[in-house]
Amino acid sequence: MKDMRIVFMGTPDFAAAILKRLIDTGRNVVGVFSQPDKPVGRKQIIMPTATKVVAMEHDIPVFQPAKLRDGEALKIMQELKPDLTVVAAYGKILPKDILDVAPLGNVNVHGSLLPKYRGSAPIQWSVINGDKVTGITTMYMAEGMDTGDMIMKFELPIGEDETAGELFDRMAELGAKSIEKTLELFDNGEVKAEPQNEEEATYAPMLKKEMGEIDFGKTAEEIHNLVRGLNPWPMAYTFLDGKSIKIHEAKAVEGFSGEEGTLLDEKRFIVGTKNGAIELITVQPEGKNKMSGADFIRGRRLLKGTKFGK
RNA sequence: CGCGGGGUAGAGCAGCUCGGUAGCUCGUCGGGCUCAUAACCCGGAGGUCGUUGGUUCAAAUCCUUCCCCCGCAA
Repeated sequence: MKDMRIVFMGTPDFAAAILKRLIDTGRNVVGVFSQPDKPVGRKQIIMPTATKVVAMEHDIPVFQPAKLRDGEALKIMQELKPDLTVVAAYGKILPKDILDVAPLGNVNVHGSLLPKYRGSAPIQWSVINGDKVTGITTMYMAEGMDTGDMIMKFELPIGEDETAGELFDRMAELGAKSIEKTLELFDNGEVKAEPQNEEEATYAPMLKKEMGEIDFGKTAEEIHNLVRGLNPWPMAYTFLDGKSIKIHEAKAVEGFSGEEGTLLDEKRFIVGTKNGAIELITVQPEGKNKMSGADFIRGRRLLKGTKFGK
């Protein structure tokens, strides 16, 4: 089945990298589904999704239905006559009638070692929780949220200071490799799938902006992980005089101690936490570009004991 | 016309209301002190004050044109 007809469904960069690999390895991608284009940024310019861009570059037809349950999407799928569907970070739940179209099934590329981190933000949560290892799982899709039987797993160590954005790039590469290897199993009819252990399942819910407000009552390490995990979106932040300060980069430091949430130095942006201090290395005050923590302290002439937070 | 902050030396900022000498902290260069230093002391270099036009004896500052950066919201 080397030339099986594949329909791909995906939206962001992570998905685009996987689609690109399908194309580069000569797969017969007959159609692509992606989320509708959305206005982006201050100017509200309509931008195509990363996946759509790749598809258009290769003259693959792109479909961007707002709804999958009105019969229209099903009709398109039936006309495309896929043998197999590949899904990666599409952003929509697929109804059963669509899952039933492809006779060989529907393969999902998921950004965690299932059954850990089912859900929409597995990569970010693995960083927020300070995990040392994550990975990619390929699986058959079932009706539940990431509950299908697993086909292949690939592990990837997480760097100590790695941000979710950096990890995303590496995971996209690994995701591409994993779908390449998984499809080779399909080529040879060697696919074996293993059910997930429900007992070990955990969830990685969508990120919300409110999660980013730093609680200096947590440990320096927890804050460090939060800052990494929410970068580049939605970003961790704190407040000074009612104005927000995004934290791009932070790290626990030795040799300082003091009250939680207060400034402990007048040269570097060092703040007390539950267990020692954290240095806010790169920050971005409201209305400004990002700058070093030292520059922030210098420009504002902040004194020891200055209190951060709401 | 969604709301808002900003553009002054390599960096971060003050000065603008109330027009009149280009300021602070840091960096950089040179010198000094020190066993030594990211510490301290002395000295120097470095700026079309985003852009256009105007008001004025005089504009970073007041009025005006345009450009650019960013936060919120979506």
